[in-house]
Amino acid sequence: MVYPPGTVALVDEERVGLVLMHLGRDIDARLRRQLSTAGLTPRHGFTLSHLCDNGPTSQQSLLDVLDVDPSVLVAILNDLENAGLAERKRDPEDRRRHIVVMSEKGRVALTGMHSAMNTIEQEMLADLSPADATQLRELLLKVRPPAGTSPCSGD
Amino acid sequence: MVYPPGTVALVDEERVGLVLMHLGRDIDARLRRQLSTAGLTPRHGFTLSHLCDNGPTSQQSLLDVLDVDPSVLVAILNDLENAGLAERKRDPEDRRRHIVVMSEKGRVALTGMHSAMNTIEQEMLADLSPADATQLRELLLKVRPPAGTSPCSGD
DNA sequence: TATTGTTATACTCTATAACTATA
DNA sequence: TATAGTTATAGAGTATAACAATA
Repeated sequence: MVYPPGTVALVDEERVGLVLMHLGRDIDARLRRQLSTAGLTPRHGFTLSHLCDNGPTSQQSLLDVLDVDPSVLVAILNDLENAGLAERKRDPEDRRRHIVVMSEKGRVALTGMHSAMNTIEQEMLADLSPADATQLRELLLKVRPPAGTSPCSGD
Repeated sequence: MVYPPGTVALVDEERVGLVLMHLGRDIDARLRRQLSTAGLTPRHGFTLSHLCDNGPTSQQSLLDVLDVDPSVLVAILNDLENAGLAERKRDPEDRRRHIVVMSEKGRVALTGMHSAMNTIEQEMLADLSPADATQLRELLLKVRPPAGTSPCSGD
């Protein structure tokens, strides 16, 4: 790097922020590629993951967690329903609400996402010892997630 | 998380890959927000960064590094030229080539990106000790960057 | 004929706003 | 009147393919 006078002198590789950006983008692309054969995107996977973690959920609360536009969630759920991975049911207590339920087929699809991620992580962490990998995990969990951003905003 | 029989039992937060995806996406969004006041995107910043690291460069070699479509690079360079941050010059040795040169104004803009990233990293790493931050940096550099992906593909 | 760069165009993703139905 | 969800539409970002200039 050329260090001109008065310039912050930092190569990309020295910046934790940039490294995280690049790794994150790459993992996203790899997961997207792996899921594409099933016609899904990472965001479909996150939605299934949340349904698996929390059981049947209203669209409203999915919106909070996924932090996407309502119209985007509609498209996601349409895809999942068309693929038979989830289903919308009317909430009898308030007929405006939809309760979203993951199907057994959705469970299988979610398993597929996790095994795709297993593969990706194995490749990524190939040069780290098990102790390093553990420590990396712990350190990453200490990184402060930015205010107002949810973990599932991805597409 | 509900653990159905036969399902990979892993909460999102336990997956290094997912955590990296979410952090990366978030940092990208934050950097984009900070740069937007200057009419720039992270990708403009990476381009300037590469020009700063390597000096005047042909578009062809910028393509290799940034790993974007040629038409996208044209748009990026048009933006940078219109903003007076870089300039295209014909290569006298091969008049098909453009040599891209960063201007002094571009240098200042790049400094701005680095200081924006400083702010972002300080927030992100607020809960890590200096030793933790150093270790995180070292571990991240051991993570294997996926084949065929460059560090500057972002927009 | 191959290479460098550009333009024109279409495609995807996302956001905005108007709409329906229920409360 | 407010809320849950949907639709229609426009905008940004990206990729594809045809093109002009030079080798």
